[in-house]
Amino acid sequence: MSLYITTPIFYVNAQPHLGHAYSTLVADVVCRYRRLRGETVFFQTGTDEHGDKIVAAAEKGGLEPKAYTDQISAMFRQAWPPLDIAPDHFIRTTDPEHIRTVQAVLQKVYDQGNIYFSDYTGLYCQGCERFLTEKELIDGKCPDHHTQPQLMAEQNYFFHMGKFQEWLIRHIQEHPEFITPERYKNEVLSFLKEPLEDLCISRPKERLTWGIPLPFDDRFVTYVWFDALINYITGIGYPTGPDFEARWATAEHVIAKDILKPHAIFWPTMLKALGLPVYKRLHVHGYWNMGEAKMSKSLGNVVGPLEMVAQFGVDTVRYFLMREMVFGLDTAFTVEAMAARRNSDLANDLGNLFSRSLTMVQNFANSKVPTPGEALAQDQELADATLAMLSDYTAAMDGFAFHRALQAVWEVISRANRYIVTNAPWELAKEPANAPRLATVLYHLLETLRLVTLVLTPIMPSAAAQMAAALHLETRPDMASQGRWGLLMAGTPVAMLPNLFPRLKTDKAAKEEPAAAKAQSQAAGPVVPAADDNLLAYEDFQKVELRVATVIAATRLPKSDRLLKLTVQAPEERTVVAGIAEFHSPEEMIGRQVLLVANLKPAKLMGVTSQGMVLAVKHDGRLVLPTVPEPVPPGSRLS
RNA sequence: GGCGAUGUAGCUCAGUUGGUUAGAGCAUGCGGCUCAUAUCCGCAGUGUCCGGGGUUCAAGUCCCUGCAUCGCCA
Repeated sequence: MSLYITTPIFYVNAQPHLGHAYSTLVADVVCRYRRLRGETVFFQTGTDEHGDKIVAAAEKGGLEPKAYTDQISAMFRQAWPPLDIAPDHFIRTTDPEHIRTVQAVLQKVYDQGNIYFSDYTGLYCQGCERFLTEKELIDGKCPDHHTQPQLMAEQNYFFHMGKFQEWLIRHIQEHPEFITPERYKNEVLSFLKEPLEDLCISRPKERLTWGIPLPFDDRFVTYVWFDALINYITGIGYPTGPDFEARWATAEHVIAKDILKPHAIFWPTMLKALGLPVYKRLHVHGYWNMGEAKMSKSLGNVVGPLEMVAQFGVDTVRYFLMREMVFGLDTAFTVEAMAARRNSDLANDLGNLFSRSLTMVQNFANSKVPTPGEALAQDQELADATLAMLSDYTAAMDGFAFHRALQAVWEVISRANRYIVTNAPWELAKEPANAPRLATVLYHLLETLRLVTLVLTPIMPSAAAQMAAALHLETRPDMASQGRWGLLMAGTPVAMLPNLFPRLKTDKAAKEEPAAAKAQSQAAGPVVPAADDNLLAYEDFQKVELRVATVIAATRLPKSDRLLKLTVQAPEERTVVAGIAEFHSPEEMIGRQVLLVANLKPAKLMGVTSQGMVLAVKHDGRLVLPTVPEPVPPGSRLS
């Protein structure tokens, strides 16, 4: 085992959003990268499911907490495959093994005297049913209830965190790579300059029942951190699992900056108290600022990760997220930026390079890897630059500088495009005497494509797999054995590739289009029915947003024979009321993909707000529900 | 209020320990090619390097100060 990598477990009070997706994507990319380096990797993510907010959210939906968390947890689990994210283990804090181990850990720390019982005095808001901190208050009042909180004492259990402060400071100073990027290490050290207070780890059962009971006092449940953080060890079988020690010795955590303190301070001290080695590294990233969700006419308006995949495709989304964010810093998210990356980096540079190269091999080399002749200076330069890229890429990836790694790859892509122009294979092809030279040029090009494909595997597994298939690369990608020049065998067949990254129409391009498009359609002389007053302009049709939605829950509406209340994923979760109950039972609807008018004005039917309309065909006195012939990611748009 | 970060071309950002005419990508304009997804290649730019003061032969880079934005802490 050489890497055990984790994401945070995500709190199930909200649906998966871009922030969750980014953390998980980073872990996945690192995971694939280290496997490319020949390492053994274990990748864990999951959901955090206890706490009063969950109880409240469940009540709002009329569900028991467990049923509610089952639902949202499943949404997280299902969110990752469409992003080509493949965790090895998905942990839930409601898993019985997790609960058992958390209790064992609490007992152990309690027995060694690092947990004690004490009074806590704080400002308690009756409305919120919780203690507020000073800085939450506005004019001394609760921001939600506008009432003055009461000074109240409550007895609770505390973890003796303070006594590990000096040890922690020294550990951070002696291991400069422990928290990265450095700015977050400095933040933690500056926080540790002040005395570290002990950590309250319990809640009385009168206030919170949805949690793990303390093994040594059943009047209390454990609160947040002793439950959540421990997932990192329960997930790999602590304490007795056969792989635990080997895996834990290589642990690295990926988190967003909002949970820096628990991971950089609480967690190491907890591990220290448990007598376990601390994790190796903590990787902290910034936020994606969604800003004003401006609507783009051509690109639509995407906010959730699954919508992005539906709109742009998984490879573009993965590339964009890894290329655009400097790991550790905040980055603005806009669909325009994503479209720009797609068109310039992926369509124009990478996609076109593959397209033109493969076509030339097809036309000038009989669709086979040619036998190279003697390399000239410019050939050697391309080879050298590509090999230099491999080491730059490796160094950047090791340091979580994904944007730099990709920059290095794109320098080679750009160089390869230049190489084509300077050597003009189409000119060489005109003169049979130049055949050896032509073969050499095409061979150098193909080798460059092979190595580019290799390093893009962790970032864009789907596209890289297609690129590898075109080059007839049959063995599993591996850096050590394949990261060298000259491995393509002459005579190997080379296939054409479908358009990997079609250019997207941006608003600007769309504006310039109409004149040309109109002329074309007139020239083609479309057969149009005579009476055209019932025809819809294309722009008008475009206003209708049709999406594929997956039904995840369905119930009958009381007092209605015809209406079903559906919960669908499209890709965000929505409630839709459909008049199909006479012909379709709730049970048979679950799991089905239906077609949804997604931007219909919400309407209230029998007291339930319907966010969209399910399309149906009336036929032979029945209702037939149209669908797609094969499963597609929920939220995929019809056009 | 305390500590810290950032402020460079229209936009997003690089700029090592201070050292020649301050860079890249995108966007813009012009030219070239036709293998390619109207793609690619070449050329052209434009900058009070946030303001002010200082150290130095020399400062985007170091020091002080002010402003703006952001983060952590209280």
